[in-house]
Amino acid sequence: MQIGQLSKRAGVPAKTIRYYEQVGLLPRPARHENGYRDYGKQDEETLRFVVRARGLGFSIRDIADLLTLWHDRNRASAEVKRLAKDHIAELEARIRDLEAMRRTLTDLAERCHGDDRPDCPIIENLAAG
Amino acid sequence: MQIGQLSKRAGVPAKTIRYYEQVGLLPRPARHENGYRDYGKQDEETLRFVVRARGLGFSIRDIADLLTLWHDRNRASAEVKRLAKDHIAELEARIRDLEAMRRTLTDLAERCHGDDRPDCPIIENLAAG
DNA sequence: GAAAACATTCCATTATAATGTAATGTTTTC
DNA sequence: GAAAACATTACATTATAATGGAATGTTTTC
Repeated sequence: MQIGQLSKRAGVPAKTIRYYEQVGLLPRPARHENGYRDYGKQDEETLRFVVRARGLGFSIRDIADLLTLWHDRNRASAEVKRLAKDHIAELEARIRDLEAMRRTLTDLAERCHGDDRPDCPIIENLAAG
Repeated sequence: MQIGQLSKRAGVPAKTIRYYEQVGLLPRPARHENGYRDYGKQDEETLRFVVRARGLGFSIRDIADLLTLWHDRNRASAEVKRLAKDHIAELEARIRDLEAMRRTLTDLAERCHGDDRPDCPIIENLAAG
């Protein structure tokens, strides 16, 4: 199948498929005589794997590792779990950061009248923190 | 005061101070005869304002708006509150996304033995979604 | 008066993950 | 056989928020 069809089936722009190939997430596919890329079932599965992993917030680099583990039928599940745990820890760190911001800002916003008076704890906090 | 001193006092690299000036977060400061930037108290306060707002995750663009509101002594606190609320909503959206990822990944990781056996729900999920 | 420290501008690069555009070639469909 | 649809490569750009480096000028300190 050509890139356009794969693109439709997987819901990924052709451009992005070429990009994934370029950064090493997808193997270089077979080529027709005219040079067009020729994809198979396996390629589609790999692409879907990549899409799902991106959806879980794994970076390109993470995904390259996951793909290696996926293709290594003998790898220990412990290795995969390690990558997942690392990623979970990163997610949690980012969540904590964002929640701290949200808390601070929510507190300030609650104390702000939000009417036409000019005094405002949000600005005051930023100004004098 | 020169940029180096302001940099030390506010804990912001001189490079970054010039950058903030370039993107319009800091006013162009007075200059000495030799062309060196000459900062005052007011500039330091503005810089600190910017730093705190960045710490709360406001974008450069958001901060430009906040600064305008800060400097407008007659603006209604409602305007500031609106910006803050918008930002809180963005933060919450991002938190929700990250938490959804974390939940999925945590579930998968919990079901993964994490030993030397090769079968692994994490990979299986990515592979077959 | 020379070295160290500090300043300037301008251009490029980092990280991340794509996406846009140009120039060109191919296949399908009417 | 011409237009539409699809493909190719190569290069540039987007967004975001800085940071790095070169070439050069100034001020302070020994």
